[in-house]
Amino acid sequence: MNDLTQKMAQAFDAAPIGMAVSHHRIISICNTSFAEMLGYDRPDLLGQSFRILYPSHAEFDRVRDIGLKAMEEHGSYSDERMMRRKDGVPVWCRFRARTLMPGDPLAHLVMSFAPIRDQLDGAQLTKREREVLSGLSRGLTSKEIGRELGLSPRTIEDVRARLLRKFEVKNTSELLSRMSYARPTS
Amino acid sequence: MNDLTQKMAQAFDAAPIGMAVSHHRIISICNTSFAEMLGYDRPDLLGQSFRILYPSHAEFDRVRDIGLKAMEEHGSYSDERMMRRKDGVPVWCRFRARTLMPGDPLAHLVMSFAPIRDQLDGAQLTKREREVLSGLSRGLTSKEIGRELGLSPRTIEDVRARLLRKFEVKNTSELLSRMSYARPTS
DNA sequence: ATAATATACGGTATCAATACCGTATAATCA
DNA sequence: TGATTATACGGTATTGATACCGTATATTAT
Repeated sequence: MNDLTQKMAQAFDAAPIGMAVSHHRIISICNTSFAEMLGYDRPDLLGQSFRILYPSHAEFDRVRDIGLKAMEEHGSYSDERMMRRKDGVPVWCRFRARTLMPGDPLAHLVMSFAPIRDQLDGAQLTKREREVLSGLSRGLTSKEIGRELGLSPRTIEDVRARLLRKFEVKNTSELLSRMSYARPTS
Repeated sequence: MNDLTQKMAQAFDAAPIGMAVSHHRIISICNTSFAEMLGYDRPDLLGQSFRILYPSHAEFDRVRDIGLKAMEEHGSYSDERMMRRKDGVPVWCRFRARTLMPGDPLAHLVMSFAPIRDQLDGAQLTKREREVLSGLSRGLTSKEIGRELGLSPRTIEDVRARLLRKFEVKNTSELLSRMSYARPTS
């Protein structure tokens, strides 16, 4: 191993964005930002399942599949998703993943996590609202989201209407433009 | 050096987001995503000044100072900025930096760069497309945008359809979830 | 110069979204 | 406890979005 390797490792660790590597959804390594963002000490995360970083088991199962096809085809995938801090507070993140094994994407993943908004906004969303928001950001219709979640399209429309009221926006387009990246910090 | 160091270095290299380390604005190391994003072969970047990655010398000078105070105080800084690819095409990025020397922030920086739009960048959008996008992100209908721009709603729908094709998305919701700040820059 | 694209506008047809009306149960909160 | 909120579902009515059909001009790229 050379000096360059050491420098790259240091850069990984000190990166201004959360980063982690997983093998079959088990955290192999992660950096300081990642542990801090989720309220853990890094040693407590290594070897753990990613399950503990999601709000529920159902959410953990759900996110497993949604990027698989994209990763098999392009080797990478990104979306916006809710993570769960150690203290239970949800964190809304920009998620990016690259697989080093396109044939079996989950076997070796390198991921980055960038918090999108402050925790307050995320905390005010219910599980259903997050699930529906996830569908909307993927361009799904109420009918499609209903199928995905095993609910009536009518119920999805209720959740949708609640989201529009909460964020005081006129329609789904404005909602999704509000859920985008955080503003520059000073 | 141990196995962990090597794994972290590999994760740095394979990260799904552009990363670089600089010393006094000279690129010390960077990863594959970073070089690809900017259209270079990695060896051509190492040892180079960051100057070549900005649209102009004035812009290069400008961005030097804007994050200094925040980095002295908090050790980190983030904003959105325009980078310049090797072929001259501008790339709009979410920029994050952490200094390892708060007393002299530029002496040792770890940075991440995330293209805000995955498929296309702002420079490739026409003026009309940016204007319409601006309306959409404010939740306006085609009719309202048409009124605002003094055009037929029918024309707005044409521009809209073109945007959906360009970004390969199903509908306006998915479009806006892929966008950040859509503002007309005229 | 020819092809492709962006612009601009008209029509129609179909599906989606939104806003109401209603009911009902479960959980949470003051 | 009574009020509010979230969940879930039904109906209907209106507006919006999207996808086609068409024409036309201007600009840009090869």
